[in-house]
This record gives sequence, structure tokens and C-alpha cells, in this order.
Amino acid sequence: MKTVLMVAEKPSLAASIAKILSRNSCNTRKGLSSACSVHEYPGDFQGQSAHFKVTSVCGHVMCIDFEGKYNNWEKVDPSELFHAPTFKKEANPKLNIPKFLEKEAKDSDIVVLWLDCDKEGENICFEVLDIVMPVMKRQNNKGRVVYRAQFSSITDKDIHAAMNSLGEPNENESLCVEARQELDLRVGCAFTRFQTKYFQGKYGNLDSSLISYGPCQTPTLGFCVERHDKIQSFKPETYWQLDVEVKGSNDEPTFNLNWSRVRLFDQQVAIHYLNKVKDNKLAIVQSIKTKEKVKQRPQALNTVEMLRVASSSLNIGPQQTMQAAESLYTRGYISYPRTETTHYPENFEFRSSLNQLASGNLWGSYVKKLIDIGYSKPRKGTDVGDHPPITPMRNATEQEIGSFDNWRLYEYIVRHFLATLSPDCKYLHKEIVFLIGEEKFSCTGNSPLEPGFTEIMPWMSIDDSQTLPNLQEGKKCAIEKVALVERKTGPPDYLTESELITLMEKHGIGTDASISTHINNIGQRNYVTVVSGRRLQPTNLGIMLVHGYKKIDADLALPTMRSAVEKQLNLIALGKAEHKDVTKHAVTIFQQKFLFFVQNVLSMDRLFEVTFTPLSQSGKPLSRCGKCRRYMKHITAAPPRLYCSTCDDTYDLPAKTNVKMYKELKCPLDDFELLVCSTGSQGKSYLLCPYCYNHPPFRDMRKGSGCNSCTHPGCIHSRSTLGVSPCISCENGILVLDPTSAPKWKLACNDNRCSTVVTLFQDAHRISVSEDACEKCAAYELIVDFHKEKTPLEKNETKHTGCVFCDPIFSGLIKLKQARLTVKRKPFSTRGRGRGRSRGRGKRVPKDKMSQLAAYFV
DNA sequence: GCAAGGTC
Repeated sequence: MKTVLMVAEKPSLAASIAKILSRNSCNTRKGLSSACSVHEYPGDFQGQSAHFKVTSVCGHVMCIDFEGKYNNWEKVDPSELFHAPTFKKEANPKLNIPKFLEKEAKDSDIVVLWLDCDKEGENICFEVLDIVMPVMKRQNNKGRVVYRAQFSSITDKDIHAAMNSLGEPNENESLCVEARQELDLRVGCAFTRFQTKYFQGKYGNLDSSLISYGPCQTPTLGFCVERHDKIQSFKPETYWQLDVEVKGSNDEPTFNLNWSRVRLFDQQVAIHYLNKVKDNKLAIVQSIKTKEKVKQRPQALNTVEMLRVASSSLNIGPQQTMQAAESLYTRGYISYPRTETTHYPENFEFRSSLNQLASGNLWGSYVKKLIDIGYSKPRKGTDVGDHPPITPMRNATEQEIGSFDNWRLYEYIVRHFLATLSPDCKYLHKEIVFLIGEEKFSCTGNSPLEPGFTEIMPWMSIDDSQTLPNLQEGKKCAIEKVALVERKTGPPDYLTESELITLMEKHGIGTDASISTHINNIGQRNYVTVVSGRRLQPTNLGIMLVHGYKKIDADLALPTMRSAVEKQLNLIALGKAEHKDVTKHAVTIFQQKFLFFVQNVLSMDRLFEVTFTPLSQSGKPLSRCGKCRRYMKHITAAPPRLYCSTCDDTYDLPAKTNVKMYKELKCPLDDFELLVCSTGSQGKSYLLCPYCYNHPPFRDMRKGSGCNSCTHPGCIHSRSTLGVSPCISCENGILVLDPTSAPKWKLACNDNRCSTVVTLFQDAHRISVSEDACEKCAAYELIVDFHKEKTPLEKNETKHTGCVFCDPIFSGLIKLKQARLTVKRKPFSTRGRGRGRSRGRGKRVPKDKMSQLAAYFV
């Protein structure tokens, strides 16, 4: 019997497909990958009985990157990136997808590809095939092995139909995606590296650690700057309006009329009309028109609409909205949140969805009413064939969902869903037209007839605050006031996130799944800030960049660029051009654009010059340079660094860290003055040499390390001198005595990612690390000199040497702490204290201190 | 350290 391996794009889809094809009778087991399961069932494949295994990947299995040596920013000229060799690597190594697929493919004869039916999905087909084909069973298998299922929705009908008409994967579409990946990588990285190095090497207050460029993020920024420019160049114009108030009868309040000419920009003409109107005492009701109007119920919800509403009405940004939607989806509260489709599948079970929601506190009674009167047929939307619209999958309470914002999003999704099944809202629009002399005026108002869907979306309801007076045609109303008022046109406001999303969607910048990332990106890079009303105000940096592109090569920030490139690449998908030719052509064009940009970067720099402060004038003197002995300046704006204006060198410093001088002590290797870094009063602190931090002196010292990772054998600040034991919570770290922590002595893990801190004794003058290791656990002993009056030792002794973990006196005095609470805490039990022992992991503990500690780095 | 595209 043959085994058929079927692979979907995500775990949820594998589950749905297996459920449909097995008629709800499959067995599910965990896969080698933590994210994916395998659903198995017996069935028929092309007339023969077969064993089916349905599983999935998690999106792309592979991604593209430059070969190792090209990732060195110092040594590689960015222009090389247009031809540097690239390779494919695992997109998410933690998930172990390739190994998992390999294992499942080994006993399979046939593979059926159920990836999403778009270009990216087609590309993933070939990623899967690359892994699966070499290991699949080949014996007595001369027939076809690879099949592609084509489906446009996840319904019984569609899935069965796809299974009965399997096709072939489309290599051209896959190659089109590969071309896009390659181009995005080369162009994005080349520009980003060049800009970052160029501008960071000149200015001290850009306040962004990365001056990135990208074919999606840059046009996104472009939209925000375009609006900024409109605001800046806006010239207010003066106009004149007639303000008229009339009264229906003596016992009624006055009401305002709107002039049919709205406003005039010529004062003389306006005065002319004013005089004509002023001649009259009465306004005569010329006509009263009422018209029944309809406010349509919304279409089924897709991702961009959800993002728009969340931003504009719930005040939740796109990134957070997507995270919330993800969480609601994985917990089973809503359907798949990334979809462009606004049309419900034909067989959508509205009735059972409604039944589920009938128990909701906020909407239960509305749902019951919908069920009783019969729900309306939803409006026709567009079916892109990706996923059904976003709908609630089960009823939930605020307590169940937990997070307040997630709850608000869920509540909105429920209400939107119910609204799509509700009647349209009907209201009466009334317009009363008045004549004053020959001039026409009017007043309008709306009154609801049938609230329809606005009952469940109250924020959409008809505004009936403006009640109209009760008048008949021909009625003469007393004019209480006529005035000519001078007003000025106002500038537009900054772009809202919601408007930006609309613009991105319109120009094809990003996809439903990536729009939120691009918007988030331009914020992270300090190109825009979110101001009140979730409007995006570009920063000086963002403005200078876009204006600079405009001066050098306007294409670079133009929203039309992305679609123009995609149009070219699409020729590959359509089979009209060779992948190699198109890619080569596109790369060449962008390389030329890049070279032109580099040659003309001064035009952009002229803009930067007037706004930003040169490095030489930035920052405050902090510590001495080891080369020239002059003070270097500490630049605190991102990226934090030291700048030596004499040598014109910069030295990066750790981010989000307080940096101070430390006793004017110097590094014995390079004479740079040492700094003490700390991450707040609860955090770790350690010494750092600015030069070694950027240029590690020893092979086993990583870039970005402090003295607590330095293997200098003689320096009194090095790991070699102050290291005590392997970290008790992480794999690679070493607990090092923190010489700056006195008098609240601490040991801290020297791994940047680990936050373990061991607080020692408060009442010691001096602590040093002994050459001798503990016999029990092999940690180095501490030589402690306590204060005379506060010593915990008997007989007023002040000196004691022993192992911090095993010595009975010491071990009672220490405490384990996590520098940050975000890091998962491992229990530190009495038994756990001895964990230092396991540092040899069966190996003999070497005698020499240096090599002992070095051994833990292997 | 870089892009954009999938998805957990």
C-alpha cells in the first residue's frame, strides 16, 4: 500500500484538510517539529487504497541570505552586495521543519502539495520538494510522484474537488518569488548599509541605530512625508461665509442655515450678497424634500479593514492588532486573521455561528433576534481565494480572553460579523430650502427609520442630534441674524494609520500579512512617531531621507516603484521571460541606481547638515582614548557610542545601558579607560573597555563583550581573574564577581542574554577570587574581608575563604536574583546550588583556572 | 546590525 504525504502551508490548514478528506476520522500525532502535527487516515488514492499523512510547514521553510563573509559591514563594500553569492538557509531553525519533513517523507511514495494557492505558496511547494524528494521511497515507483492541489476555499466541496483534479506545481511562479527575494535582499541591504555607515559616521543625533531602506518601508514613509509636505506648503486662504439664523415661530429656538454658495473667496462679491440678503426681513420656505436613504451593512471583514478600524476606532496600532488577532486565532476564538477576502464561502454555516454567539452577554439578545426574524443574506464581497473572512469561531467572555485590548478586538470582530448578517440601516434625509431674496439657503437633518445593523454597531448609527423645525412650504420665518464672517482654510492633518493602510493597499505596498510590519518599521527606525489620534508624524530623519531621495532619484521613495518591479518580475511567473534574465536586468538597474545614489549622496547630506549635529559637536566628554589620550565624547542618541574627534573613530556601546567612568582605570591591552555599564539598580553591572568591546583582543572573546568575558590572564578585571563558576541558569554563561558592585557585592552572569545575579555579602570591605577551587563543586573560592563590626563570623574574625555555594557560612548569606523579570526563572533549590558541579559534565575538572573556565565556552 | 515574505 502506498503512503501519500500531503503538506499544507500552516498547521491549522492541515487539520482542516485532513478532517474534510477523512470525513472526520483521522488520527493525529505530534510531529518532530513542535509546531506541526501529522493527521493520518486510510483512504483511496487514484483508485488504490493508500495511507494518508496530512501535515504542514509553517510558512516559508527557507530564506535567503548572503554568505557569511559578506555580513561583515566593515570589510564589505555595500556595492558588492549586488553580486555577492547568496544561499538558502532555514527560515526558522527552532521549528526544525526540514528534519521533520525528511522524517515524514522517508516512508512516503507520493507527495501532494496543499500550499496556499498564491505565488508564495507555489514557492513553498518547491522548498518542500527540495527537502522531500531526495528521501522519498523510490522503489517500484515509476509513476508520477508529485501532485499539486488547487483550491480556492477550505470547504468540503472545494477540498474534495481539488483532490479529484490534482495538477502540478508551477515552477515559474516559484521562480518569480525567488527573483523578488533576491532583489529585495540585495537592494535593501546595500542601501541600508551604505546609508547607515555614511550618516552615522557623520552625525550624532539621528537617534536611530539603523538608517534602513526597503522597497516597501521607504514608500510607506514616503506617504507620511508627502502629507507632511502638504501641511508645510499649505497657504491658508481667506474666505467669507454668510451666517444666517432664522426663527420658525416666536416660541421656538433659532436655527442656522447653510448658504447654497457655501463660501466665497472674493470679499467684494461676498459683501454684494450680504447686502442683498440684508435687505430682507424674512426667509421663505421654498421646498421641503425628504428622501429615504440607506446606509449599507458592512462587507465581511478582511485583514486591512480590521487594521483600519482597530487603529481608528479602538486606538490599537496595526502591529498590536495583528498580535492580538494571532492570539485570538491560535486560541480558537476567531478564524484565520490574514485574508484579503470579503466574501463568505457559499456553504458558510451562519446558523451555527449565530447559535454559538447566542449566549454572549453583550450581543446574545441581538443574536436571538437575528435568528428569530431570519438573518439577512450578506453583501457580495470579493473572493480572493485565500481564506474566508475573519469571523468569531466561538463565544467568549472578557474573563476568558484576559487581555483588555484583545477582548475589544474580539468584541469588534463579533459585532462586525453580526452586522454583515443584519439589515441595512434606513433613515430619512430631510432638506428644507429657504429663499432670502434670490439667495438660497438650507438646513438638513437625518432621522432613523430602521436602525438595522447600527443596532449592533452603535458607533455607526445615524446622527439625529440635529432636529429640524416643523415647517411647511411657503412658511415665512423671521431672520434673526445675518453676518458675513471671515474664515481661513485650514491645512490637512498628518496621515492616520488608517489612511496609510488604505494608501498602501491601493499601491500594492506590502501584503495583508506584512502591512503592519512595514508601519511598525518606520516607527522603530525613528522615521515617524505616532501622535494623538494615531496619526503618523514624520521625524526630521524621516523627512530628510525622503526629501533626499526626491533630490537624487525620486523613484526610490515612489509608491509606484514596487508595483513596477513586480510587473517585471511577473513576466517570470507568466513564463514570458527567463528567471535569470529578469533578475539580472533588475539587479543591474538597481545597482546603477545605487551607484548614482552613492555618487550624489551629498545632495541628501546637505539636508542632513542643516538639521543634525556633526559627531564632532555631539555628546559630552566621558573617557580617554587609548590612542591619543584625549577625552572621547559620549553620544547618547541611538546608536550609543563614543567618538574620538582627534582620531575620528567611533566605538559602539551597549544599547539601553547606563555608562559611567570607572576610577580612571585603563585596559592593560590598549590604554582605553574602562567604563562601568549598568542596566538599572536591579540589573547587572560590568566593566567594559571601549576598544575591546568593538575589537575583541582574544579569539574566544565575542564582539560586544565586557571585561567579564575577557580572557586576559593578568588583568585584575578579566573573567580569568574574577570568574567564579558556570552560571547556574544558562548554558554558556559564567558567574563573574562584579568589582563595581561593592559594597553590595554581587556575582553576575557574563552572558548578555542571561540575567542571573547572585547577591553576596553586604558587610565586606574587599572580596577577591581565590586560585583554589571548591572540592565539592569546583567553583572558585572567595576570599572575603568583612567589616570589623558587622562580621557574621564567630569571635569577631574578619577574614574567611570558602566556596560561595558549599561553604556553610557563605551559602546562608547569598541570594539568587534575576536582573530582569522577563527571563524565565529556574528554581534555585538547595539541590540546585550544587549545579556548579555539573560544569565538567563528566569531564575531569582541569586544574588550571584559565583552562577550567575556558572549558565552559566550548 | 540589513529586505520582504510566509507563519507560531
